[in-house]
Amino acid sequence: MGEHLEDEEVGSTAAGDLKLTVLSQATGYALRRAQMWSFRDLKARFKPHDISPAQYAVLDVVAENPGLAQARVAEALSIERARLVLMLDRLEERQLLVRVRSTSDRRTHELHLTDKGRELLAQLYKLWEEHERKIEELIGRDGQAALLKLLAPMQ
Amino acid sequence: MGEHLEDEEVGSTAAGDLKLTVLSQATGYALRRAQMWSFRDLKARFKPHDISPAQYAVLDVVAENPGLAQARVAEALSIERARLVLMLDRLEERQLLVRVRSTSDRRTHELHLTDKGRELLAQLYKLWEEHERKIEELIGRDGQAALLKLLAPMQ
DNA sequence: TATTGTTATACTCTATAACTATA
DNA sequence: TATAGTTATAGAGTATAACAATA
Repeated sequence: MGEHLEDEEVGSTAAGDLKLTVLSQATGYALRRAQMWSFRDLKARFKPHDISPAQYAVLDVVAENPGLAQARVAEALSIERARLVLMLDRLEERQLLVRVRSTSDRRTHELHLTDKGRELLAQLYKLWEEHERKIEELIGRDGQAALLKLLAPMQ
Repeated sequence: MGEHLEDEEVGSTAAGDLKLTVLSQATGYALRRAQMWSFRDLKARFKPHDISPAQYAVLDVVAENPGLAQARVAEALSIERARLVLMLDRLEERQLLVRVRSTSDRRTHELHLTDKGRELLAQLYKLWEEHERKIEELIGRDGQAALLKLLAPMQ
């Protein structure tokens, strides 16, 4: 990898013939645009199921860690626990998961997917794989692996 | 770069001893977390100036393209033009930029930074550079260049 | 005292739709 | 007709604070 970027067309972007010297070199801004692209793509794939990427993340964590308390889920996903309450209300209304009051610590709710939730998640998982394959098309399999490694220190 | 990830500790993360097999391999999710980290860092640096990363982007585009119409700015930054109106109200109130009705096309406003706006932007630019250097510390200069290249197809 | 789930509030952002003035 | 700027609204998401039940 070159140390400099002189070989790149820096200072102008696809957005017309605007000058964007600073922003086009901003890592954070590139991350934001890439993330927005990714979420828009995933959101479109999930749309028939009326599920957001954030809801998918919640369903997935609960599926992989049955009985988890709300505060743990919020922590793991960096969602405010106040926000998670509303998300879980939605998911519980749709009978995708249930809150079960814990007998060992009566402050907490153990979260479990319902059969319906597991069934939906299996379908969402396929769509997520399609999304990942789409990224692979764009930057290659090695690129995708490299990207995950590069992003790791920023998690 | 290896084709597989067997050498990586996949399936568990720093978040306690939770299983996160799927999410930890999701490129989109990694992008989201990295972007959130980046914006939180930049936001903290900008805090003394009460400027958000989004506002910084607007100031920067206008600075680099004086006289630009609102719709062009919205387009370039993928901000809804309805949203941009409110952002510009804020920035104009603070006398960081001005809207000037164009004489050639009286529908449009030409945007220009004020001296105060340019002065502030110069300070923000230094903070943005510190932010970029922070990323460089985390993933190295080559890593940063590689990251920008990897993200390019997703812009 | 501390934590869990909850309710509430303010602000930002996304996504639309509709209106007016201009072209 | 189409475009630019504006206003309005609904729904996410972020960031806090406070409260009751429980530890």
